[in-house]
Parts: sequence; C-alpha cells; structure tokens
Amino acid sequence: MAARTMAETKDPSNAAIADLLDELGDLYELDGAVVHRVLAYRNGAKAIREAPRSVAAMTRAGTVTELPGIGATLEEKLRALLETGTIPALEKLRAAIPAGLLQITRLPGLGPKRARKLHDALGVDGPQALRAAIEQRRVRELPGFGAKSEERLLAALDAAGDDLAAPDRQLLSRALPVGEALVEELRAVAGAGVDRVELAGSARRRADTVKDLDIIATAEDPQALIDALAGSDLIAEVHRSGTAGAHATTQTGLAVDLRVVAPDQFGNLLQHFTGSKAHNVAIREAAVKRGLHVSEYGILDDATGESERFASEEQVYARLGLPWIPPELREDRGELRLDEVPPLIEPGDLRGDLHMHTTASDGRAGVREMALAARELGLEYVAITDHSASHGFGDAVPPDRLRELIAEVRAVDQELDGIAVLAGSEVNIGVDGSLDYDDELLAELDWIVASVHTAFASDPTRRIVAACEHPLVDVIGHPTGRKLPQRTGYDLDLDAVIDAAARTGTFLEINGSPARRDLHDVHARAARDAGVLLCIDSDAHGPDTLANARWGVMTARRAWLAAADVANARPWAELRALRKGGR
DNA sequence: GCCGTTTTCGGCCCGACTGTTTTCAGTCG
Repeated sequence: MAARTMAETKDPSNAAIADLLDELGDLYELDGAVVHRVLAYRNGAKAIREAPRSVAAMTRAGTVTELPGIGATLEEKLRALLETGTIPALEKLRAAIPAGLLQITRLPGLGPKRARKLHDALGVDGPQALRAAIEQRRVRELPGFGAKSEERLLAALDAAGDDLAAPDRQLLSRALPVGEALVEELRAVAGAGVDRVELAGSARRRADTVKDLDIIATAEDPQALIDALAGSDLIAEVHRSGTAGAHATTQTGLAVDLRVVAPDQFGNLLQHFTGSKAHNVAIREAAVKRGLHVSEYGILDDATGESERFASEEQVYARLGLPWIPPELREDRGELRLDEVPPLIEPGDLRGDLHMHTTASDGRAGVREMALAARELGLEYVAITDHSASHGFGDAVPPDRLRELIAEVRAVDQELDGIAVLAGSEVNIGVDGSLDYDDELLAELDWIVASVHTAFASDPTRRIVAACEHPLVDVIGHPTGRKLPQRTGYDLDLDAVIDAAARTGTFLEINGSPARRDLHDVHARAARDAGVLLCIDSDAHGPDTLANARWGVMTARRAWLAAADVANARPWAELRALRKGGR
C-alpha cells in the first residue's frame, strides 16, 4: 500500500470485475458457446464477487488462480483488464452482439438460444424489433416458434414496459415480516392437519434482498392450505394453484411460491428450496462422486438403485455425510467442508448497542427515551452517538452542544438502573482524514464511531485508514457506505481498511440498518479472519429502530461470526478494556 | 473454461414445464 497512492492506481473493484465476467458469460451464451464454458464465467464471477480481498491485487501477485473457478484463461483476461483497462474478448463480443438481445432474454420463455435464432433469422436486435417482427407475423414461421409463442411474447412485451429491467428485489426487512406472517397464518389453518410450514429461499438464508418468498408445507388437506393462502389479507392475487401448491403475489408486490408435499419428503423439499443454487449444485457435485444423486424429491443411491426420502433436513445432510448446515451459511463458501458447524452468534448475545441517534442530531427521541427502550430490549449498555456535523440530516452538534449532551447522558446514566448509558459521538471523517472535534473533547467521550458521510469520491480509503490510526477512534461506522438496493458504496480498498483496523485495534461495524448491513457478510468474515473485532449496532434514529440490530446479527451469521468475534457481545467492563490504548 | 481420493482428458446437478413436435430442445427454478 505504501508504495502507491490510491489516487494514482484505481483498480477495478471485485464487484466491477465480476460484473464484466458475468457480461462475458451472457455474451458467450448468446454467441452459442457450450453451456459449461458459460457456467465457468459465471462461477468465476461469483468467486470474484465473494473474494474478500482485492482480486486486482491477487492478479498482480500471481495468486488469483487460487480462487475456485479461476484458471489460466480467466487469469489472462484479468491481466489484460488491469493492463489495458478492458478485456479484448469482451470488446469483440460487445461489437458483435447487440445489447438489446440480452434484454429480450429477460422475457419469459425466451432464452439465449431462441433469442439468437430471432436475431440470425429476422435481424431482431431488441424489444422494438421483436415487437415489429411479431406484428408482421414473421416469428411464427421460424422452426421452434408458433402462433402461441408470438402471443406469449407479445403479452410479455406489453407487460414488461419499456426497459425490460431485471426483476426488482426487496430488502429482507420488507420481505421477511410478510413471509413470517404468511407462515404463521398457514400454520394456524384449523382442521387441515397442517404438519409443518416453513419459509425457504433467500429469506430463510437471511440474504440482503429477496426476489420471492418460497414456502414449503405438509398438510393432510392441501386444498385448505391453498385456500388459506388465497384468502389471506397479505395476498393480492393468486395466479395458479393446484393440489401441489400455488403461485401468488403479496400486497407488497412480492411473488410467493407455496409448495405442499408429503411429510416423508419435507426435508428434501425444504433443503432444495432453501438453496442457494450454488450450495445445491456443490452438494450434488460432491454427492455424485459418492454415487449419490440429490434432487428435491430424494437421494438416489447408485449402489441400491433406491431413492430415499427424508422428513427432515437433518436427515438429508446426514445422508450426505454432513452436519446440518444453518441456512445463512448455504452459499457455497466452504460450508460443505465443515466437519462440524462453527458456533454462530445469536440475537440474544448482544449486550450493548454502540451507535444510535437522538434529537440532538437527526434522531426522533431523547437520550432518556432511547436508553429506556434499549433496557426494555434487554441491553446492558448503550452509547449515544449523535452526528458531529450537519450535512443535510438534522442539527449539527458543535463542541459546546456536545459538552451539554455529555452532561445529559451522565445524568440519565446516574438516574437509570439496569442500563449503562455511555457518551459517544458519530464523528465525521473529513476530506483530509481529520475528525470534527479536537482530541481534548473527544477524550471526554466513552465511545467514538468514525464515519464517512461526505465527499465519497475523495479518497475514502485514505480517510478511513487515517481514522483507524487516530488513538481515540473505537470503531468505523458503516465502512463501505453502501445503501441497498441502489448505492454500491464508496470505491474503497477494503484490504487496506481491514489491515489498518487489525493493525491499530480499531473495530469495524456491521451496521444493522437493513438498507446498509455494512460491513456485509463476505467482508465481515474477512475482517474477522484478519483478527478484527466487529461491532453490531442498530444505528437507531428512534426507539422503534433499536431492534434493527437483528439485521446486523443476520449478516454476522452469514459471515460465520461467533459471539466471541463481536465486541458488543461482551459486558461493557470487558469491552472497554479491549479498546485501543485501554482508555 | 475448470478441474482431478478413479481422470491432465472427458467429464461437468437435477427435474418440471412448455410449445413444438411426433421424441425433444429450450427454458426455468
């Protein structure tokens, strides 16, 4: 790091590189490449997107082929990208294949092969050209297409609007309560002999965002369950239903897939529909080597020719020689090599919350109210950490005001039993890496969160590293600055941030605000592996959002963190002694 | 294009649905 400054060398982020490889895979697919080659690009993209450390740096160091799915060919393409700023094969394919072709593959029933056929035979290069070809009745003349294809494609084009955008994903915080409420309603169906109802899919894995809700159930009377779904106030529309399940849409616009299965294969179905796809593919590939074939219906053993069904997930994993794997870990990130599952943090492990706001800045409640609400949640300590400066959200807290606030916090702390109230601040990291208050005032605080809130483009890495090196900074707040689903975060060298945090004894935050969950899972895991302690905070702006810490716990579990990896899973007396300099 | 507790070559997860076909390729999850 010292040899080069961030301003000179702007490496593409892992996410940006992964996007390019995904695009390359899409274009190769449209170009007619064999499916395994396409998959190789997508696997490579996944490995890079989930790599905790800079893939650009790994490429320069010659270690990038250590990532699973990155071989000599992809390494060469990464080298080209770093040296020339682009990948020759990508440029060539972009020139040969119209961008609109990729768009129309988002229409249901139209994949890469058929899209390519439309292009080659009719010159279709996008949605408008497709519509024109259908209206001229030219599509039905192609082999493999017919009148029905035209009809469906036209309906899909009408429904899709202008841009044929990828389907929206909802924040977990929006999807999960609806999914859990639906599950509760279905479990309560009287007289239907409902045995089990479980939420599966990405919601069960507690992913950042969710595309649809998968619900798996067993019932003696499936129709009663399906009727209950159709009759729920949470459901806006049922599209399809039969004895095996139903497809519906919630009032909040989320697709629901209910599957009703026999009790003896509930475990197989639940495992299958919990995913992730990558986890399932990896399980099946490993199983094949042992002569086993896994599907959602059972596990077929080559040796006996028998297919076994399992009522529980535990049995499914046991048959494969694996411990039951918590859903949050099912992302094909090494969980299949576990002999036993590591302990994961639980929501009840959090003893304190070290990032929250009051009316002193942009919060909606006072110090006392926040402390009481936190005590109600069972917390032992909180830090009041109002924003230091005004930058569009609420009042600034100038030094004199901060002194008043500290006095108020001390008074509330004295007054209240059962919870310790600490004086803190969420201090802005300036463009030059400096903090908003002088050290003398900072030293009066019990807890200091340092965050970037402004000038995201101005070398955030250097500023955050400088904040880590400040002797009074305890934790870096929402380190990457991402906001789901739209903002990807600052252009940050996370290797440098994690190294600085590890070197200086600075904690890194997992911000529990559901649109942040920042650090996110892959990076939180890398930070832990580097010896950094994480803080899970609510960043609450009112009593009602103190519970947001739960989303942070979900991220921590997806990061394989135990309670021991989380600073505020400790009593305050223990944590305060762990801070740098032992203030 | 990747990869090796059978392999440096020949494999690479599984099943349902659809519309088009008279046995299946493509698409989807």
